Amino acid sequence: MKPASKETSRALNTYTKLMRAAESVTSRVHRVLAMPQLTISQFGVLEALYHKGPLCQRDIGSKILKSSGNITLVIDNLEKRNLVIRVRDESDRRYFTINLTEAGTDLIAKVFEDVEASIVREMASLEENEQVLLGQLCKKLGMKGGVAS
Amino acid sequence: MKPASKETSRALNTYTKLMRAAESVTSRVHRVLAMPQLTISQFGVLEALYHKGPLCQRDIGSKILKSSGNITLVIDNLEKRNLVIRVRDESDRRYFTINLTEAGTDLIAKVFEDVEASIVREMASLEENEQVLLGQLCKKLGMKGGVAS
DNA sequence: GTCGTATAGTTTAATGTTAAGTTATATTAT
DNA sequence: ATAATATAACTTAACATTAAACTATACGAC
Repeated sequence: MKPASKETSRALNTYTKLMRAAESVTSRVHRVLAMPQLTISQFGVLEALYHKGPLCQRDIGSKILKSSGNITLVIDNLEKRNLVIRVRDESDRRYFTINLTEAGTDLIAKVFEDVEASIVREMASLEENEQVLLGQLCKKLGMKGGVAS
Repeated sequence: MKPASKETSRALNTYTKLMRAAESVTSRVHRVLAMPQLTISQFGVLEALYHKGPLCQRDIGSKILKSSGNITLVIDNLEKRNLVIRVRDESDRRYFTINLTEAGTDLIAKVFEDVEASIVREMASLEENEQVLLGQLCKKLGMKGGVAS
């Protein structure tokens, strides 16, 4: 194990803190999903439909970053619970448009509110200006091909 | 969908950016693991042993935040590949001490170096002082029970 | 010492996930 | 029009993960 340079230590250190923060915050936020018995993917699908309106499976998949096979299963399970419904697109029959049912809309409205409250609670550890700053730094970091060496 | 307050919007916004950054960075860092055919958990175990020395499965589990059943499987798979070896603790026979083999040590040394380089590359999107700042904010955010309301 | 409790690790069943291959439909080139 | 290609969704097989039940070992009270 060779000694790490100062730059390397700093990068590792920051990386670790970033990962721990993300994990610690999400794990607490996701507890809200236990009650309505939603998986994270199921919540992601419902949330996407709630905020963007009806979508086809491909678009949902690219939104929540899951494989198409997985989306099929997630939608199956949501459909079994009557939270969404598949509607064949008649102008291009390869597509389904996935719609929230009334029950699905009610559920996600409530759950999203809880998740939102949980996020606000988590973020309250930071002052207003700190939140803004954190957002800026994360955005800069997340940009692909930032300052690749 | 009721209109979100300014505080709520800010919190959600920051949360989203944090999650995106974490995901975007890890997904690129983890690509390094494809070549040596290591899962993230396997890497986590090897890395823990590499930096902390031999550990029992319980300690490994609490380090990489996985269930005990999962640790058993991960260690099984690493043992099959001769990267680690279980040694029964004779003073308390309930425990195994998990040791890196020579092959395991060689592999994780190399892989960790690559991961490290990848992290440094990712973090290079931020200036030195920005990295430090990000680390501080993440630390503050990650602390349990920060300023719960 | 023996019995009850606690702990480390294993096993099993259920579920989520992906990658690869399949089917149905649409589009494009000829 | 027909053939080749592309695309949306589905299926399947492999594997990771967890929770819960289980086994083996240790410890503590009596």
